[in-house]
Amino acid sequence: MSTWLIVDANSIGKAASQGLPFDPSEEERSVTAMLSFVGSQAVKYQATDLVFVFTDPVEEAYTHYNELLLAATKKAGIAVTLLEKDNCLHQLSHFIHTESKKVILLSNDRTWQTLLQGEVSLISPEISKEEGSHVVHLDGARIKETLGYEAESIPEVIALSGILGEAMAKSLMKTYGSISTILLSMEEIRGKSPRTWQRLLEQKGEILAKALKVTPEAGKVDSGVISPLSIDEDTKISPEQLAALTEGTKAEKKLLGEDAIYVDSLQMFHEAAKRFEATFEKGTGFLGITIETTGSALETVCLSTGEDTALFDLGSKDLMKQVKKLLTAAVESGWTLSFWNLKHLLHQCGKIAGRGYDVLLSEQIGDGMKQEADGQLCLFAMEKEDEKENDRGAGELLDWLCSLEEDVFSSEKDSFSVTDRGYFTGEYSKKLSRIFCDVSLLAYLLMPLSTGKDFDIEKVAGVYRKLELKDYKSRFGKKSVREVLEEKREAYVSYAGVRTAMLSELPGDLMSELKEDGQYSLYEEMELPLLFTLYSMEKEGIAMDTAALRRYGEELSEGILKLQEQIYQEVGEEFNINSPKQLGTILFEKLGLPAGKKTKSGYSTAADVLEKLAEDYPVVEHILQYRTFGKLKSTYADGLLDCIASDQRVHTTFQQAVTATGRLSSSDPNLQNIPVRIELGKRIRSVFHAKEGYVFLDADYSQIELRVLAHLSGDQQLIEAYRKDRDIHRATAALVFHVPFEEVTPQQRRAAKAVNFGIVYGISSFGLGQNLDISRQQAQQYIDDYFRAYTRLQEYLDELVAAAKRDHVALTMFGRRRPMPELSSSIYMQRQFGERVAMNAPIQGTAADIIKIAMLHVWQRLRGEGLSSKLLLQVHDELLIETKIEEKEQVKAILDEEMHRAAHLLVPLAIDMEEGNSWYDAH
DNA sequence: ACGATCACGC
DNA sequence: AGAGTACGTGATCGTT
Repeated sequence: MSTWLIVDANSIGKAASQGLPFDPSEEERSVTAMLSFVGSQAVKYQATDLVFVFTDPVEEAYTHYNELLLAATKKAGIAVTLLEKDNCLHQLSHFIHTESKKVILLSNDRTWQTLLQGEVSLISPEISKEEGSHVVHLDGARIKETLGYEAESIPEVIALSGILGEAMAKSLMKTYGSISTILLSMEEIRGKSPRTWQRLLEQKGEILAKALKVTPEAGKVDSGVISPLSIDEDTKISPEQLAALTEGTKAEKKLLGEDAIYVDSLQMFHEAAKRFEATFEKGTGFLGITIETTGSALETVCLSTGEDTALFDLGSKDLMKQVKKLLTAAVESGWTLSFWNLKHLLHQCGKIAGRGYDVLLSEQIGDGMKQEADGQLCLFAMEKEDEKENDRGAGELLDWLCSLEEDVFSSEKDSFSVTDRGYFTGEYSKKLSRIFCDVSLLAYLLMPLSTGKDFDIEKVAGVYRKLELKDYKSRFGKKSVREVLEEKREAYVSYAGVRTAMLSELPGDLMSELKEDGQYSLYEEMELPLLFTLYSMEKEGIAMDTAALRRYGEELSEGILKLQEQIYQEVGEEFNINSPKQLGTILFEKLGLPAGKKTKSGYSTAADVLEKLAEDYPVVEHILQYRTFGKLKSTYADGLLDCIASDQRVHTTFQQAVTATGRLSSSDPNLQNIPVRIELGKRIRSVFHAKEGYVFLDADYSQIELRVLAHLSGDQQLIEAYRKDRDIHRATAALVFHVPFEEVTPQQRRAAKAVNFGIVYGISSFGLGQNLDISRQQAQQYIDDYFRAYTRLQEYLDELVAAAKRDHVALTMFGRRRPMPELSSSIYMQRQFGERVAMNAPIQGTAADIIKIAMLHVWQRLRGEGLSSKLLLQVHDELLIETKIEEKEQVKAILDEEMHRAAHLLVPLAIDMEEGNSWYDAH
């Protein structure tokens, strides 16, 4: 029996909006990716015939996508069928019944599940948090086993899902088997879940009607006419067509290490080296490098030019020396070294070579108090005196990498300049990018929305090379690298080979994409050099007064204990105040306080709810205080103590490829959210202090986002206000409330400030209402008044939305792109959200770009002018520098100059600078 | 291990 | 019709 693969072109088009690899904003590439995916499924299930089904009318948002798909399928010679949307299921069902073929359906449309039966199965590409994008296969012959209910129940599950949500619908159906049984068991359900019971009761009729509507028979009933699906008998896919569709899978095979070799002896190395050297001589290209480390040592280095791949076991220092020689030869022949995350690698090498702060950290907590410090790392830290044994060349590699960067820098120390566009150029960045390539940064600029698991080599290769590569977890599960190296060396060679080959192959693709996007200089002149700046900031760290932090923590503990006892007394029983659930029960049931908002799982005990109750109920005030104390103690006092390395400094990690707008983020610890508003919290900042002979200089941009907005929009009112250096919130209030500048009340200023804030962060009228504790309507009124005052602003923001809708992307002043899939969503909320993002991303992103430029320039000049002052932190609009006292005036001038000239706007970039011995004093 | 809730910064 | 409302990091609780 021949096997047919029937593709639901419409729902696959729609899948684009759900974050599947078929991105509607990248339509042409998506179509290719989709076809390749279909091809791979056709091969997998040995489908002999392939039909694309388009239902008519085509949904508006995907018209273009579907047109491209239609054109592409026709070009590939694949059968295409147009069905009427209403009786599409019926037609397909009829076809399946009469032709008695083995059928595989490829669709994301749940209603297609109703076609499932013995010889019919369904494939859906899906996306989930746990598994990323993956493929779900429902075998028609094994419905009951897979889903827990019969195929006949599927329409009912779909109908129920619309009312109760998918999870509940499925669980009910598993228990009861059908809607009628469910309706007969209402009392039982009432006991288990009153909410479900109520919904069922209210919407009984609708559920039944819906269930009927999604059955394949529905088409027949509605149209009255049976138009059987007519498919050309001659739809066989030729091997050529299939090959064309599955190019991706073949390419993977080539990469899968057939040519990769594993080198475990010096002699073999020499053979491999000869082959590499021969490749180098062919000219320029990229050399992918992955380095595997296990706790205490550098284990393997995998190199790949795309043509040639080899894995080196770094069992000896000699081999490392040879690898270094090979890499040097590559660089000298004009090859670029490409890594996935270079900054991370630098830190890793430093750690293993005993020169990184990670080692200092593990030394201090050597007893394994922190889970990260596994036995190996601690062992190493304790034995670090004996470098010969443990350091299998990591130090050498680190030195070499750093020296490459240092060479580039020092040979050009006077050449950096500020161009008209306002950011860093000069030979430094060009030479840097000639030697180093960081693929994660390239990928981030192209896909700033990708996060976590979507954002690794395998996934990027999936998008840009249409390869379905297995990542570490799916190959080796939870096994550690060390275990894998011991037990499955061969498999590891192929894994490392594929990854490394992708590192050498991807840069070309990604760079040309970036060039088309106009983002290449952003990469070359901003993100890539910044990597080194961030590396040095992280490595430098910031000094902590450990004793003072401990005292602070103890002080908080006392406060917490007092408050706790007081609360227990006031409430009359002991409970866990940290548990929102228990707290809710105590406050709103036991004490009978008026409940405000609700959350999914009960009463909300959020601060804004409690604050309203605090006036009338002293205990609530104490709970709020308890929360404040608890937060400060656990996150800041205790949290920071855990992060202090034995050099008495904390070394944060700046994430450069996380946010959608281009901002940085900070973690382990997060130093971008150290308290500042409340005095008690702000005191933590006195623990961050400058080392002996140094002081802190802290400079922050004043309202950089609003200034950017003034510039980009060209709004005269806003520009004037900034040129005259007026209090912007007061000026806004004066305009919005039609009162003289001098007569603005504090409340009016507060409201104006909140609206300004809202514009900058892209919040909704709902959010503004929350902030100001006013109604959504009142908030909307403020926004309307605001735009009446700043008319040009409104126009500009409208233009931004229109442009984003047109281009499916929002741009910053420097060309950073933020894709805008939300604007094509069929969900109203999502589109609303998209509109706010379209207005916000260019503003916040431009501000982020500007401070990155400033950081680069400041850092370059500190190094270039031979100063020992160091850039330590960036907090979105603030830079913190540890300055040698003798250098203070010079550094002040540098900060002032470089922050001002980072961008040329129609309004001045104002900076507030302070100095002090601690962050508390300097801010 | 993971989601939900809460809280901190910008 | 009805949803659920800047982002990012981290702590804690309570369930799996």
